[in-house]
Amino acid sequence: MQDKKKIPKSAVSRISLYLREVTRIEEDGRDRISSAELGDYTGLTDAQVRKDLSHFGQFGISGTGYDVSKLKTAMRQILGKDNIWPIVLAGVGNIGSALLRYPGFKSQGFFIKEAFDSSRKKIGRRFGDITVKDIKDIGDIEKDKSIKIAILAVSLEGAQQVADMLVASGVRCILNFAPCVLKVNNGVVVRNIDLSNELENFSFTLSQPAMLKNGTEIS
Amino acid sequence: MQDKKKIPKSAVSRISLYLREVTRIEEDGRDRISSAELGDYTGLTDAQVRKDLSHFGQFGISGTGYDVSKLKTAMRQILGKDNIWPIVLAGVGNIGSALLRYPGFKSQGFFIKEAFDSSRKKIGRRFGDITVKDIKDIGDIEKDKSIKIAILAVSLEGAQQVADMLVASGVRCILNFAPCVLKVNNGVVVRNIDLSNELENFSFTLSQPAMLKNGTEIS
DNA sequence: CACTGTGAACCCGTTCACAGCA
DNA sequence: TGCTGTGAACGGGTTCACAGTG
Repeated sequence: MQDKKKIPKSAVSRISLYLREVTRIEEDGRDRISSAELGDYTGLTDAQVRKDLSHFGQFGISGTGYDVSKLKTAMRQILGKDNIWPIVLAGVGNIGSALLRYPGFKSQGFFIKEAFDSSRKKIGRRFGDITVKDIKDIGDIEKDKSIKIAILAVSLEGAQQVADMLVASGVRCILNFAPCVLKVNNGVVVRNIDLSNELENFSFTLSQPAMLKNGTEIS
Repeated sequence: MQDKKKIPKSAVSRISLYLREVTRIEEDGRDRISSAELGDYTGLTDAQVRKDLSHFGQFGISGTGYDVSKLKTAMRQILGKDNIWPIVLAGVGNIGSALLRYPGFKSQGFFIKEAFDSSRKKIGRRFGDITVKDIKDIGDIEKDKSIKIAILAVSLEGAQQVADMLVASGVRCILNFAPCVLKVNNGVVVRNIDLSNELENFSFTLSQPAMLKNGTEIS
């Protein structure tokens, strides 16, 4: 199953969830887990779990379930978590600086390697072992071929322009916190984190009782 | 079309995008816009725009397009943006405090009315006009019936327990930054913002060339 | 016997295409 | 004529159900 058929992007997102649980399960010393149990932990059905995994290969043992450590290894490999992924951060405001201080991703194989801002006040400031540089020099990252991922946390006004610079410098994936739709070349992947948008989904739900069908949702 | 048929949740999310653009368009002094142009701004097709709007009513004029101010009014009403939505924040760490300082939502009709943390260091600290309270007292928000939305920015360990307290206190919608799947009663809506998950989607894309089909995606 | 892997059925959001209206 | 509103067709992700296997 490894090839040919395209994989739903939502399946990839769920693999992250499974990996998280499987990692925890392994730390608990367990060595086997069924699709049903993994489904319980992630709020999904057993069939969904099996179907998702089946896109990538056959990891289970009939009548027994999955070998925890084998499954973990496989999923880490699928998600590229055996590499370390350097990230460039553009924008060191409220959110940007929270991310710089956030210990969460380092443990997950991601780390912010460069940070840029346009404000005189921010440039030169240090966070741990990285120093904020002038956003005008963001093109310098082109020299560092390992940087393929950017976090864009600049203001709305600068977002598109900075995105263009990032893409021109070799960035392939952008996590965008600015409240706008970025226009990027084909082949560049953008994921948006739009807090107002999220909250507006809530205010809709609260304002329009029972217009929407399902309650909980993933990511 | 106002009733009976269920509305795709993704359509609601897109209404946010449309509203943003329409608001901008109005500020530019324009008074009409077509579905095609709105589609350009949001990276969607004209048909998608029309279909989304059609779920909520008929706002357009055949042969002419949409009246900008009427459309804006309608979409604001749909999303409940004529109300002001108080929010409770649980967890004033890196992300929580960034959100407390973030001016973005106030302008969007959302504001953090209460903030809680478990750390001695944080309790009592002031951010603007709100004071961080002890998370043990989070049940106090039950008295404030207007609080229906929570932002959960506590550590993984505390997340489920705090979520339970929030729900018990009347919260109906939770924006969850903790990297876990919350178990909540039916009727409570959770949206997850999981940064590691987002980045893992990138590392997958970069590791597994061409296994996924589409490039850019919304929210 | 329990649980996986998977074709087939189902469901639902998106896209199409065109009738209808200003 | 130009653009909306929408039923119908389409596509693809999810669910079902069961054959297959350790």
